[in-house]
Parts: sequence; structure tokens; C-alpha cells
Amino acid sequence: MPEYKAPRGTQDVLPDEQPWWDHVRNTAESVARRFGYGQIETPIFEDATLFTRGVGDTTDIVQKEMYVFEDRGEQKLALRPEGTAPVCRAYLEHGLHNQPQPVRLWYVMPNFRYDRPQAGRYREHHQFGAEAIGDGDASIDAEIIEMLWRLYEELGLTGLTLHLNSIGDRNCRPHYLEVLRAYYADKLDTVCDDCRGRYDRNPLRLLDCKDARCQAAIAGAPAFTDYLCDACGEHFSQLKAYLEAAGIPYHLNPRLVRGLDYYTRTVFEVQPLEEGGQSSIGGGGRYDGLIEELGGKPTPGIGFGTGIERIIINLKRQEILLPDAPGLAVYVAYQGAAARTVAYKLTSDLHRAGVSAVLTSGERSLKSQLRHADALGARYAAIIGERELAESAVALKDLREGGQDTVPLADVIARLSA
RNA sequence: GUGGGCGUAGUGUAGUUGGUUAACACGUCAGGUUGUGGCCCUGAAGAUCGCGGGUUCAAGUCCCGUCGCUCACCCCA
Repeated sequence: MPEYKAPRGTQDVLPDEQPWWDHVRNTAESVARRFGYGQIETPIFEDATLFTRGVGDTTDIVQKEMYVFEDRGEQKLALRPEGTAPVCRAYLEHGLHNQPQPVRLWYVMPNFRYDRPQAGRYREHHQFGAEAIGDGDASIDAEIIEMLWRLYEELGLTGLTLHLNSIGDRNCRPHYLEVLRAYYADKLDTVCDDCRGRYDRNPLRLLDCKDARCQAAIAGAPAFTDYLCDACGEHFSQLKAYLEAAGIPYHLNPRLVRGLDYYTRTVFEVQPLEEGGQSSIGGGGRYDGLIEELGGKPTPGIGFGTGIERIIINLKRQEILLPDAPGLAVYVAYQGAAARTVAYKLTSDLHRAGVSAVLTSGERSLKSQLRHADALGARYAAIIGERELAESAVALKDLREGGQDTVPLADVIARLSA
């Protein structure tokens, strides 16, 4: 057993796995650019209060999952548990409200949450996210949702369901919460312990409970969408019209509330068909109060986050094929000490010419070297033995077709880059 | 934080009712005569059987603890 292992809930991504990551990252970047989004990166740690204020200090993410630590200057810092609050912080810090609104941003960044790991859930996970800050129009909601949907589409994922809901704003939420509380008031003894706590602390989450005892109550609960104020109702119906225009199928889910406090109006979540390995691969919503909460002027915003690891799990599950990546082009073999330097120089020249190449090392039999070349999946072997050395040539062997011929050393590069 | 399953070489596994030097496959490295791969053959390296304690003449095999992995709940990506 090795003395050290990757920390619990983290994982190494070895070369064999990288093609999956590349494929997802590349597709994400391509979609984001097409929608006019610019890339942003923020630090891996932030002032801890950014999240307690932004995400909400009653949320699980902050309350029990955040990695908090003090640095040597006694600053309370936190490893980033989610991407939206940091992006909003950057928006404020750099005066991005002076740019044309909305400011459209995307990122691929690791997030950290101290959960108990399980299938599709890690303590370090990576999210592709996008945020559009500074415009509250429903078309932006549709744009964000469409971007997420197109990503999945282009990756070839099928069987996904887009759950959609509106949870109102400062105007209509208090009234709805009253209605909800009134509905639950006489049902508290039929409901689980957690829900009794939620009744006071965060009643919206009552709708989200999965405990069997609570399902009857949830089924009969009033839907927020029936209690939206005019502005929120109009916003929601516009959004639905845009999604229909774009041909994006959505499923209205009045029980969808999400676990972060900053959401207003639009919330959405994308769920794969097969259960197990986590029920959601991406989600997001509007956060019209967040920038203000962080000290800025009232500024609307909306965004999504989607988990790279979970996307890859689903790609594999659906047996989706990857575009094949180019392998090693040349393995440089030699025989005899006299050829060593020439072989090294050839390899070096290949690298500079943009040809992938690997040089054998030490003194080993030709057989051993070619075995090595084969194991590495090289397309060609460039062999420099005494004969080749004498005539300043290399024996170029095609490891796939099997042919071999002698080419002057000076022509090798041209031959291989052609 | 709660519960279930598991923990033997890099990987995947076998290890009989506890009993001599822990096995197999793949992988790695080397060799199979005179400079040449993929198949085949041979050999080598590689495991203090997660860790600690206990029972026993004797434990990979039984008991306890602990750590880790894993699945589910919670929550989320």
C-alpha cells in the first residue's frame, strides 16, 4: 500500500482519462464563445464571508460543506464551494458594470465541498459555468438555459430532462411563503423532523424534501407559479415562450427550489434519465439580489453550473465515442554509442518541427526498442544503426503498415511532417 | 452527520473446515545467436495480505478497534 493517497473525495485524472476532459472542455468553450461569452478565472480561495453572505449561511454548502481555514495573517478564507459568488465579486471589484450589459462570462473551475463522497460526488469537482450579469430580461434566462442545453446536445447526451420553475422575488415571495406556511401549519405532525425545522427557517425547502412521510404534504402544496406577482409571472411566461421558440423542451416542476439562497425567479435543473450517480448534472437560476447583497447596486444576474465529472459519467454510460486524438508519431531507436547523439539531435529536430517523438534511452536491443515503440503506439520508428550512421540516413519503419525504407537524415523531417 | 458492502503485487482476481517458501491473469522489464515491433515461448522484478491489538502451538483466513474505498440517505455539480 502506498504511503500517500489522493485526499478523500479527490481524484487524479491520468492521461488515459484526459480525452474525456478535453472533449467536454473543448465543447463547453466552443458553445460559450458562440454565445458571446468571455472566459473568467477567479482564485481557488476567497474571503470566507463572500460565501456566507452570498450563498447564504443557512445553506448546507456553507453550513457544513465549506472548507474554511485561516491563513498566517489570520484571514478567514474558504476554498471556493461554488462559482457564482466569486464571479459577482469580480464583477464588482473590476467595475464591470461599466462594460456593455449584460456582462457574459464563462469558466471551468474546481469547486470544493466537504461532503461524504459517493458515485458522482466528490470533494473536489469541476464545473463549467456561465453567468450573465446586468440584464434582467427573460431572453437572458432563455439564453443561459439554451447554452447549457446545447452543450449537452453537442456532447451527444440524451434522455435529459430540464426541470423549470419560478420562485418569485422580493415582492411575491413573502406572500407565497405565508400561503405555504398556512398550508403546512396543520400538517407539521405528519412531516419529518427536518421539515419541521424548515417550516421556520427556510419554508421553500419543504417542497424539496425526499422523505416518504412528507410526500403527501408536498403533493398537495400550493405551487409558487400560481402566486407570482405580475412582473414575475410575465417574466416566467416570456421565458417559456423563448424556450419554446428555441425548441427546448422543459418540464415545469413546482417542487424545484434549489439549495442556494440567492436564487430569484427562474430556477432550473437538468437531470439524466438513469438514477444513481446523482440526479442532477447541471442547474442554475436567476440571482437578482446577489450583487446588492455583496455590496453593489441592485443588479440582476443569472447563470448555470454543470459538473464535468457528472457529464463524463453520463457520456460513458451512454457509450458515446470520443473524437480520436493523435498519438505518438515517431519513436527514435538507435544502436551503438556512436549513434546516440545523432538520435538525440533527430528527436530534438522533430520536436521543433512539431512532430511528436520519443527517444529510446540507454543501451537496449533493437528488439526491445521496437517493442517499446509498439507499446507506446508510435506510428513510425526511426532507426539509426551503424549502417545508417555511416551514410547519414535513418531507417524509417512504418509500424502500422509494416514497410521500411532508408531516408537521408536531412529528409526525415520533411518526410514525417508531410 | 447516518446506514450497508468491501479492503491480498501497478490493475483484476484465487486463496479450501485457521497449518509449511501467498497463487493466477494482464501490465512492466529482460531474453528467445548474427540490427527490427505487434502473436508465441522463457525468465525477472513486484504484496511486511490497509493499519493496530486480541484469540491460538499456528491467522490473508476468527474477534475488536481504526483508517480507507465504495454505495445509499442528506445536499448538490
